[in-house]
Amino acid sequence: MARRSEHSQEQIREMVLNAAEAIVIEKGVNALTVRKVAVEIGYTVGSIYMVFANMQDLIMHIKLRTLDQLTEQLTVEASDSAEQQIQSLANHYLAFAQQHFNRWQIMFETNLDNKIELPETYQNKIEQLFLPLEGLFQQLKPQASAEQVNLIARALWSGVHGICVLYLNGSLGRVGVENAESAVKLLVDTVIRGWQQAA
Amino acid sequence: MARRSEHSQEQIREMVLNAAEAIVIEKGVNALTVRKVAVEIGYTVGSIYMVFANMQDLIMHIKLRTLDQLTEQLTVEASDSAEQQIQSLANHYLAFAQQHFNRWQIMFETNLDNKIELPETYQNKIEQLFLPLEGLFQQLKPQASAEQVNLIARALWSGVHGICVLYLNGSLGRVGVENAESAVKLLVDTVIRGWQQAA
DNA sequence: ACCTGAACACCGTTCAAGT
DNA sequence: ACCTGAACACCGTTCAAGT
Repeated sequence: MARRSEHSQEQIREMVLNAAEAIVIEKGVNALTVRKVAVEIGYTVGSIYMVFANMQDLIMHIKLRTLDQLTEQLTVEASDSAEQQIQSLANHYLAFAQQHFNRWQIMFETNLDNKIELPETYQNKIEQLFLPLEGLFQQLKPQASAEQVNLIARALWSGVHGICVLYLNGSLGRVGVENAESAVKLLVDTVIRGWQQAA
Repeated sequence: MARRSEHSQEQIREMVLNAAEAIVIEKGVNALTVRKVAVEIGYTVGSIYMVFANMQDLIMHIKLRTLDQLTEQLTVEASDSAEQQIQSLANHYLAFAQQHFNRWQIMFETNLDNKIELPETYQNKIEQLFLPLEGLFQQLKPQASAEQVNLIARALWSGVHGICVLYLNGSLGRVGVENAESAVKLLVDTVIRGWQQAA
């Protein structure tokens, strides 16, 4: 049998992506197989290769979706002080990492065998995550150079990311989320204080 | 055929571990398979299950070895100032992560399906990595409580870890190691300054 | 007691063949 | 043109059977 044409290629692509994303959310990326996706959407394995080049390609598109969702979540109240806005960004990031743990995790896994290379848009999107943060650091210290601002934003953001990694995956013992929150708050506070005080 | 007895169980265990470690170092954990290890050591797949419970168990022992090696590498000059010693610890950590990327990476991957649960010793070893750092932060601010010191040490260390993660795996674009070094230096400097200045 | 090697239940990916 | 399903080359894990 063949030629079902019940769905357009575009529809199948969407069904595959949704099914794959659901599996990752529920069971983690290691539970994701083409065969499970195929069963889920009611097509055979071969058909998945009509709409995605391979598994890596499919996973990359899950990452892109997650990145977009993360970007949406990182909102701030413009009426807050710069300090508060930075705290808020960090908290939102931690909350996202915690709530969407399985999806968040794969975003920053190394692209081991880069059969599929990350599209330019991917790194651009990550770069753009820093723009608001850079603006806030500039605000806290108007005389700082663009280079300094660029670096401190990345250093702090990486730091917050690191706390999420180590606390959420259990490397620092079976600690509650409140510990991660405390660590994030302390890091942000300390960095802001050190930044404002620097020559 | 069977009963070769050319090697003791202990020897076979060591051979398996060495071969597995070599594969991880060269090609990454995804290239590690029992079959490759078996060929490498000149035994059949079944024999590997005589000395390790399963793949997860084997990987966990690679992690334990790596963690020991990392601990050894994190030395400081006692004659240096506390600030310099913290910088030095951070730099050593970054250097280790860079030089032993494949092994370093798996240490902090989430234990997805914890068939094998991490032995107590593993988390203890990680905890002990913080002891020198805690001492240094206490030194910088003698009046700080043990709780504050505990938290700032973990916050900074997680931060340095996060920089290693994001810079080394390419999430922040194809940047050189010197960018990671700059970020680490800036983060450490800023945190120390903020820490000393805090109420 | 030690070790084999075949078997089992899975993978991702390809592609000739059907409609 | 769209989709199938069998085939290929792999996996981790188990365990009866050989010595």
